[in-house]
Amino acid sequence: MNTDGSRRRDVTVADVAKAAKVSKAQAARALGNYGAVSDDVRERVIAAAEELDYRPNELARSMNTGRSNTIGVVVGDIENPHFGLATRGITDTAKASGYNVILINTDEEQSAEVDAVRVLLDKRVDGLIVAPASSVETAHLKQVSDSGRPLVLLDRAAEGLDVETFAVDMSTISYESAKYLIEEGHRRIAFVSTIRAEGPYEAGMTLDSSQISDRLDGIRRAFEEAGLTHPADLVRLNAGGSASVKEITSELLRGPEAATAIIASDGLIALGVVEAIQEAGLSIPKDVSFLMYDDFAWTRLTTPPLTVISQPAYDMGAAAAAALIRHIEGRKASAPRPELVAHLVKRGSVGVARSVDVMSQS
Amino acid sequence: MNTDGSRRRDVTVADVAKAAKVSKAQAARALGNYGAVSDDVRERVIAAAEELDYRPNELARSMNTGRSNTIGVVVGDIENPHFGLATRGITDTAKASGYNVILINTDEEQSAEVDAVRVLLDKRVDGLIVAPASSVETAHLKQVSDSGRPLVLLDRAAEGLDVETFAVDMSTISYESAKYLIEEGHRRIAFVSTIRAEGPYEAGMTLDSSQISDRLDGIRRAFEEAGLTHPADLVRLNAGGSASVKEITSELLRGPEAATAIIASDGLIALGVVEAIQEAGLSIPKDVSFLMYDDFAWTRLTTPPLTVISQPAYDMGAAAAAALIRHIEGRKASAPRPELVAHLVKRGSVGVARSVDVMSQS
DNA sequence: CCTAGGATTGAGACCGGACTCACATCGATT
DNA sequence: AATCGATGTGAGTCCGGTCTCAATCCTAGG
Repeated sequence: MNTDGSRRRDVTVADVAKAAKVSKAQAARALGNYGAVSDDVRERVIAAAEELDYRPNELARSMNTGRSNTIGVVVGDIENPHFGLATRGITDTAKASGYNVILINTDEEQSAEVDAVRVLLDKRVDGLIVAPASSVETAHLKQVSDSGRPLVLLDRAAEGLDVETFAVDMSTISYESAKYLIEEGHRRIAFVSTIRAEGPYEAGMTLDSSQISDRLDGIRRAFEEAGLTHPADLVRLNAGGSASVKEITSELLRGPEAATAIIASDGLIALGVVEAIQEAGLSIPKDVSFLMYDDFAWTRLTTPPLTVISQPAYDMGAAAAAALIRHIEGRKASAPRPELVAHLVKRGSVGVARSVDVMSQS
Repeated sequence: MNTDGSRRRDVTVADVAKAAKVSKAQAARALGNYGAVSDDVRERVIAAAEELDYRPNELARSMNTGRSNTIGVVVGDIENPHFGLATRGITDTAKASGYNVILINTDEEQSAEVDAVRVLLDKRVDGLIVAPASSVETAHLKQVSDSGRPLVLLDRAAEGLDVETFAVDMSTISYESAKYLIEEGHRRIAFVSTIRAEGPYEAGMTLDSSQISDRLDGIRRAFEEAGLTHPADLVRLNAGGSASVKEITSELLRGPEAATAIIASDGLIALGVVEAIQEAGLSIPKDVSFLMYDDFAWTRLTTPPLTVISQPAYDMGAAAAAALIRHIEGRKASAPRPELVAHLVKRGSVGVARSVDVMSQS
């Protein structure tokens, strides 16, 4: 395939310099566009570089500039469209500013996240965007900010860390949507999440995820405001795979104390919950109301279309990247921080609670 | 935040060596686990490294080993779950072999892809996985393989390039699904794709994407086998955004020569098509049959659940990464190449064509 | 007790750029 | 015509590792 030998050495500035009959320093200057170079030399160097098909070695360059023009991104699961979108926001913004992205997936595992951060630091990325798997175990993140390299948090907050965080205000939107459900007569409102926790949920329990805590907090506030208490037995964590979600759902739907509304904490959970509801022969929203986080396009295609909480995932990613790059380049914030607000998009999956319905008919 | 000054220099082998009172060479050997080092020295160096919290600079390491343990991935759109899954397959496999992934999104734009490849090469990645935007313009890819760096293609083939390609056999699955539709009485089968082409489709036209060509080829074969001809006017390319997809769909559904079945070339298109069908007040599959590429979880939640062509996107990514790493490490193929086959998953969106239905009732 | 040969060790070259520094060169100023 | 500041230029150092090479240290065999 190669014209010469099996693996030709890359062309370096030295080669170009020799071809252009100038010193290495001059060639480097002409190529790197810095320092003073006469037109004559510049032309000869550029020509020689073209001729030899010279390409600078970014590794070498990074090594003595100390900048790699690369940012590291650590997310829990790119497969999840929520992060897919956010990642897209990050890469688009990064590219526009001339940065590349190294992406590492952690599967939401703490140890994988620790490793990921270490690897990226070792690779001397200019900065990091992390969607922390845990809001509590943040030692590895503290190390990052201690090392002096910029860090920005995405989607979730982390305790005791003085870094910019780009996430929507979950407590507020959760409060609003719970209030909406309560107004529709729901009292038995279930909440299903993948988040891992030891044992079943109890009110006031400390959770790994600030996001989920905030959501539960919002629900609790809505209930309290209505002079009610949110039943803790309807909060179901540790919903692993699709099978587990379905089992949990059918459990929630059984018995005299069955849930009348279910909130799915993300798109993946939603799929399992809706399927389980369908399999149980129940209809949405007549028998059960349904509400989910993230407004994916397909939620408009189901019958009925689903009522969702839309989150500005793309904007979140874009804002995080912009802020990180700002930090890297040592600039002050110019534009005000974009508001990252979630919206309740009412479509057809939330209806009047059954019991209330019955009462009003009596 | 730092204890000393604002931005402390990183700890280097030299620092560790000094602390352990040995030469730089010995420290490097102990740290790098190569060469001969006495137990005494090793212990002292390890202790000093721990004490100073030494982390090797991967950039420097890469520079003189020539290996970066990083692979570059170039895809059209991570936001698309098809690539999201494939990317997941790549990163999982890469991680298992100790490689990192640099991801670049091209928005399916040729020029962006050329840039992306160049950037990755400049960063001295050990190898590249590319989902080429065009199967025709492949000069930049040829450069990669000429440079001696391993390259593997994902999802789509490219002309005149002697590189491993991991993609499903589109022609076969397309043939099978078209045959299925024909057997159900469909003659007016439409095909909607985002792929850009100049002007409307004509039979035998050269397309940028081998994937789409193969699919159309499969459809053509199925029609020919049945002694029929696939109407070229039902092949609609250049379906840009959601609005454009809807417009095209409603156009296909109008008039006496309306399509009785529509094949959506990917998940994004599918959303627009189904929405347009619903908005037109038509029902699936009574009025129109619908078939789409990619078996996303939500396709089971619509009413009716959608008949789809499932593709092993994750496996495709995983296989591509495995092959690339094999090339990088200069090993021969051990396991046979995994078969990447697509399957027709019959659910509820394909029914008997209307005209035939009428006939059989008469 | 002496020595051959393997185990250790340190000095320094090197990877491929960026950048410092000392030394021209040259037109402009007075 | 002598001086001065603004370019141009090349030699060489540095970044932080890896790796070669020659020197030194040991220990077992003679």
